[in-house]
Amino acid sequence: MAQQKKMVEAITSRDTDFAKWYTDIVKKAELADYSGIKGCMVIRPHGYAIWEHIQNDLDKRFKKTGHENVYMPMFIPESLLQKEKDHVEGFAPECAWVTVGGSEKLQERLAVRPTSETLFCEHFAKVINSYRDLPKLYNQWCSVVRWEKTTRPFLRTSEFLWQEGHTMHETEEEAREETLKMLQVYIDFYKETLAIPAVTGRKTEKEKFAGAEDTYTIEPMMHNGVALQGGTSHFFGDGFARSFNITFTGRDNKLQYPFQTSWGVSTRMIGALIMVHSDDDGLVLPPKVAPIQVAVIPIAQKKEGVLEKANELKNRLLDKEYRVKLDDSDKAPGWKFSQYEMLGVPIRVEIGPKDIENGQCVLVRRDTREKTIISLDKLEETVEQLLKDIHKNMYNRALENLQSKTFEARTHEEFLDIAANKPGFIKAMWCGDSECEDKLKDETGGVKSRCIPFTEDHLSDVCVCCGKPAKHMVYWGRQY
RNA sequence: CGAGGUGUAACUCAGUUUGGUAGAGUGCUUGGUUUGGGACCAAGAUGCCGCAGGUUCAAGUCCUGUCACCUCGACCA
Repeated sequence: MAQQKKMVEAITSRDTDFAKWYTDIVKKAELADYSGIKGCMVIRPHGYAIWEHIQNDLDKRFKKTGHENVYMPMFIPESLLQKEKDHVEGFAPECAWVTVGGSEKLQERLAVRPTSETLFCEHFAKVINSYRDLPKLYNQWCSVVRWEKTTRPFLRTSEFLWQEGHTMHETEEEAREETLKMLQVYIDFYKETLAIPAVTGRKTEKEKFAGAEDTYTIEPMMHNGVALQGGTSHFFGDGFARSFNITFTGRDNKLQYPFQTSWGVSTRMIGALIMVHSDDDGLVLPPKVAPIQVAVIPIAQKKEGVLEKANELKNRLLDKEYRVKLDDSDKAPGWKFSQYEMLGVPIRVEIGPKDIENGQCVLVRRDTREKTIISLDKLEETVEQLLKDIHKNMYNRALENLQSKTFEARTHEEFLDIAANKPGFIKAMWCGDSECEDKLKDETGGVKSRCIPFTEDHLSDVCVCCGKPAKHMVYWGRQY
């Protein structure tokens, strides 16, 4: 018991200080480390492996929906960035600029890409000539740089890894469909792979992407009730196409502008994994992205036959293509238990002399820490079932958190009261005016509109802020 | 960018008030005993005291500058 206490001390309790707890998990679970460059982090093997699983899974979904991967330059000439007015206003303030090449000052400075719409547009202008060239369904995996004032590992770093899809379509209808289709891919991915539920919908005018006509978002809720913008999908209309002079000859033999979308998710999702699922004992990972799915811990491993048996179990699970690690280091078993819990490994298998004698082993699941003793011949099927159960349980737990921290406000007072006292989402009616968004944000110290959901509840006839007729029901909340 | 804080061993930190041989715990290495929730004994190794100047016989400690990181705001994914 004394040892147990010490273990808990290693990580700041989630309820005591959420921010510190988050940082502790990042470090103790060996996901990332600070680097010598401001706002940039080192993604360590355990963190990067999670990203690789995320990439593999998403990339399959992108391919399945007909997208192709490409790679664009990481530099954007200033003149190119400036072609779309709203876009440059949104991004120029947070660009890193290259002004010198070798020892020579550049004629025109180059932005390190904060996002690649402009580069894609420049290219699209060259390769799109006929309706037969459409649609263009491109995606790129890369890193982008945004010069942030305040940074936090995974949630907001100066450089981050992401994917950005950029597509061009013959008709507005088709582009709008694509925007929603890719949002749905994100929603499915969050649910099926990350075990994270979320609120989704359209951003208000004030919150939408620089240069977009419509921005759709997926907004998961962190354990403490704070939202994280978890991914966005934008419909651009033909605005960029006009700015960049992208035209094609249509079926009617007339010159037309194509319609455009873009959509992206980033390493920020790893931050979401931490803040949605993890606990005071460390990381808790959904099985689909866990770098190690099963940790085999031998007990009294120097005793005759223990390591052999442990290896046998490992190999049996490897044959089923699970990601397995056998820890035969000479650390004490208790240390290993804690270590793999810290790393978020979904299942631990304990095997010792007692078990071997009885033809059994001990399985412990990370999400509930529940222990079960199973017959050795049931290993594969139990692991399979358990991994499914863990995913489902993690999702349900997160859903329960989201639902229990979603409130409804019908009056201004009620809104302020909830904002001050109950962390979470607030559902409330809104007139459609951005002045009300500003006012509510000021009054509450940071509560902003998250999105207008696809199905709105009718809570009242008037705006919760100004009392004028309401246009929409909006989800509100604080965000990272 | 504004306010505050911290830089000393791999990590967490003491030492700075009052200048005088560089410290503790954890971790690491080696050997042994252990092993079902962060084991124990013994012996070791580890320091440009963030960086650059200055004051002084003498600076981790005082002065000036600078850099980095953290927390909270403002801004943004």
